[in-house]
Amino acid sequence: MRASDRAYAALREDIIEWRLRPGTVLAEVEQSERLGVSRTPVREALGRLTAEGLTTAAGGRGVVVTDISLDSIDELFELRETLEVRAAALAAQRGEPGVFAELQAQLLRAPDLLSEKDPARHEYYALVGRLDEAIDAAISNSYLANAMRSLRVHLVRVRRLAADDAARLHAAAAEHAAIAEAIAAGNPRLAEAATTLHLHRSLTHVKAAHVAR
Amino acid sequence: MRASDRAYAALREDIIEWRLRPGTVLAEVEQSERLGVSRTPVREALGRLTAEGLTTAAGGRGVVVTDISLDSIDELFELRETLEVRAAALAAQRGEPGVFAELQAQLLRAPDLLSEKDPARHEYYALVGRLDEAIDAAISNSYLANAMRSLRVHLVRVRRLAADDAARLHAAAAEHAAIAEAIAAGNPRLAEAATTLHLHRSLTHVKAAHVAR
DNA sequence: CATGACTTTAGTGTATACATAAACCCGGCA
DNA sequence: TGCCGGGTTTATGTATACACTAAAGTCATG
Repeated sequence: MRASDRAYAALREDIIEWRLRPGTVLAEVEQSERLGVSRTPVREALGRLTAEGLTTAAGGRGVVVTDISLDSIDELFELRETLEVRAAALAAQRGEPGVFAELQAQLLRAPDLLSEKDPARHEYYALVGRLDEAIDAAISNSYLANAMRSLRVHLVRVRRLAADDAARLHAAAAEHAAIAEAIAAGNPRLAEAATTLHLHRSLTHVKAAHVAR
Repeated sequence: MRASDRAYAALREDIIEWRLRPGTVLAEVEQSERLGVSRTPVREALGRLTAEGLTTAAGGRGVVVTDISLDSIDELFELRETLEVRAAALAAQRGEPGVFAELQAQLLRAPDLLSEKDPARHEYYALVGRLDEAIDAAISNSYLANAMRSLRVHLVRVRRLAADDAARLHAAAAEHAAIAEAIAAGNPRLAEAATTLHLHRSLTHVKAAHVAR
């Protein structure tokens, strides 16, 4: 693996996990020493992060970790709804019903995953990730899929901020199951509605958790 | 201006204007000699272009200029419709009516711009560009605006391919005027409809021109 | 003659030295 | 005391040398 890839992965992880707080300035020499590589790969990594929007070029003086405000969460979800509602509808038209029926069944069993001792909820999030991937594959539109992929980076960051509780995750699993069911049924309108509902509830929960701080 | 910015602008221009054809391999040393800078800024420029999707990293052996197929045009317009229809609706809800009323008036006078001798249609495209900017500003959503900005790069490339004739530009100006009118009237549904119509006709024209080759 | 391994070579990946510019600090002056 | 200006410092921006990898060509052998 290339050193620039490792630097990128490490920095990205640190930002997403909130180990690097918004406003932190990432100096090239400092990070190159911390990560044990030279400035060149760090530069490339910072460039990629800035292109993604995780960092912002602060003219002249390094790059800083981008902040996430309440307003920006609203904006993020506005774009998310635009893309995912459409994606759900397209998946309902073009996807393989069997794939989504299977995902629905697994999502309905999600409470089993959450009851086990897995504080990071890796199993659960992996399952939701598979639903995302299935939708990406079903729409067969690389531009749309790329747009959603670039969005998800920011969403994971917001999710870490929200600190999902078990109750919310149970509800979210049911909502995801409803989306999968609608897609499996080949019903675009229903898929749109289920997605809209899920995103609305997700946003409400995130904002409530954010305000509680 | 930084050397990497110049390299980026030069390469991007060459790709958009089809002076660098799809499939062309952009070797770092070759481009650095052509542009008169060292490999480092060229590397950064190529990284930015790849992030935008104008070039693709060809594992190990340089980057190649991305191809635009008929299928990818369909995908491009599918995402475009998703984003722009929503943007038009939001602009109708949030925009300043006066701004769009003025743009509508200018767009209705667009035939004057096209009749003059301006083979590149700079005046006309600048006017359409101002409508895009006004919509970007009106929606006040940086994520959505960024998504549309990244799309427009590819659209300009497709436009150069389509070789718009005067008749199409006249019709397109009228369609744009209808969008501006709907936004000025604060009517989201109408703005959506006008945008959908415009994009459908635009795509039809582009595909017809593409097939004609 | 074909196939496979070895050598060559071209090109990217990385490190580092140098150039340059912006920000900070300190001192002088109004 | 507040502001302005120049020097210093520290960061990024650029060039270049070196390392490494993968592809292509070539030679030898079956």
